[in-house]
Amino acid sequence: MTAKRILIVEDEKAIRDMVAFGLRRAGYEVREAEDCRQARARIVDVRPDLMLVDWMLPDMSGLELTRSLKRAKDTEEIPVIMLTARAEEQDKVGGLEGGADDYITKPFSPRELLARIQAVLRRAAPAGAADVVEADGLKLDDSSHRVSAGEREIPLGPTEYRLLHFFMTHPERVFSRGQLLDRVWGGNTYVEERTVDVHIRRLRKALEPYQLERLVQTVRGAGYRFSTRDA
Amino acid sequence: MTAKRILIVEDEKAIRDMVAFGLRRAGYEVREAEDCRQARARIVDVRPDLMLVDWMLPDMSGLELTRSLKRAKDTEEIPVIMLTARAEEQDKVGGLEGGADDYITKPFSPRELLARIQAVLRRAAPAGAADVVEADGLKLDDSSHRVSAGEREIPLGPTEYRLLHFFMTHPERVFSRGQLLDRVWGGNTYVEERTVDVHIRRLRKALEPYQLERLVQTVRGAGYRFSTRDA
DNA sequence: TAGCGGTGTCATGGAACTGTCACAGACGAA
DNA sequence: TTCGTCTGTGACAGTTCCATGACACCGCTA
Repeated sequence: MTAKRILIVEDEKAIRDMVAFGLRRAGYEVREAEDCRQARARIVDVRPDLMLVDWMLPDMSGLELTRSLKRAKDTEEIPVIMLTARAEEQDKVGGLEGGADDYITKPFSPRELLARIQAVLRRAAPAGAADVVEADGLKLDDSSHRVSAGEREIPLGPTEYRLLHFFMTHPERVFSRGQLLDRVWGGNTYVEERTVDVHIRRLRKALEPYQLERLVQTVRGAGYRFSTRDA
Repeated sequence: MTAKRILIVEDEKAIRDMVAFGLRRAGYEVREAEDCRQARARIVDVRPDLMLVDWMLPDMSGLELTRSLKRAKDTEEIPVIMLTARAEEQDKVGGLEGGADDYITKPFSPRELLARIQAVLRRAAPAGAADVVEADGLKLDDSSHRVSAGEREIPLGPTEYRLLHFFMTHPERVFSRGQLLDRVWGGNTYVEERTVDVHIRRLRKALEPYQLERLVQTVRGAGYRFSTRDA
């Protein structure tokens, strides 16, 4: 449920910047690469959720890159959208045959790009992954976006919801404020660490009516932990 | 049952758009594919009730696609209507031999297409599977395309109808505006996400006289949900 | 050609949410 | 106990998000 990471592989800085700008605005985490060599290096540590690959690259065609990615076991799952200046039908086919999940022809509107990205990500999403997490009578159903204690629904703000969801899917583990900011807020947001405290407080407050606030525990000097065992 | 899903496999955007438009208007849920490769990918997650397949496709003839579908156990039940530009009798025969359930020659009128679709679906349907969804006194009969609360019929515009239908067949689940655009408007339309708000509003307004607008719920920061349980 | 239903976009206002701060309280080390 | 550090808590101002009404546009038809 964190922000999706997108890796752009495009040699023209102007286009890269424009696309990156639009995507960041839309809430994605964006990384950039100028050529296939850089792209390969980034893939390893960035682990993008989706890649935008230009057709024409200085060192190797984007098509080849895509093909090789789809061939490797650990990268075949990454959806790829090809960017191409050529409008010819055969190229489109080529892009898809190479394993790209979609293609888009320059010039394209930001809106169209976003729509395609959403479509591809949605398609790639593992449908029906365990959507319900439960702990000690507290139930979180991600598909309906509901949190409940027994029959009673617990209203939560967006951030508190994400926070609780993260905690419940990573129980019994301490996370520092920095880690929580990274994983719940998203990697490139700049927020005071103390802000986490406040949201923890708000989450606890929402859980109080059901005596469930004990599940959110403070580990002094280290951070916070979600645990059904008492502290 | 739910609204019938139709997958169009056609490389010419103009024709695809036209057909899709007509079908959506008629209340079908439409998905599109430009070639056989895409089509195969979509079949898996879309599970169409019927497919319209163009004769000529960039990567593989529609005939071959049809034949291979009919050969596979899990897709053989899907009825296929071939679209062909060639009027020759032999092609028609070829289409049917390949396993297509019907064929239609371009240019065709939307009405003719609809008639054939209905005919094929009727033939395929194990007669009597009532197309009715109901929730909390709100009834949607897809075969007659009517929505009612008790005895009173509720008038809805086409988009509101599709939206409600989608919601009622996917209750208790939150959909983002993007998802709704994708699944109710169709994957290839580019519309502002805020437009969804407006149609939600129109739908709610139509349901208001029956105090049913509470079924359409806002999940702040996430999207909308149809649910009989209160928010 | 004017009227009409249906659609998509925009501007606006208000409600909900967010991040920050200041201060109080709790805790641990000497 | 005492002090310094860390955490809990209430308040608040800025921002974001959503509901809503208005409006322009389109295709259709009388």
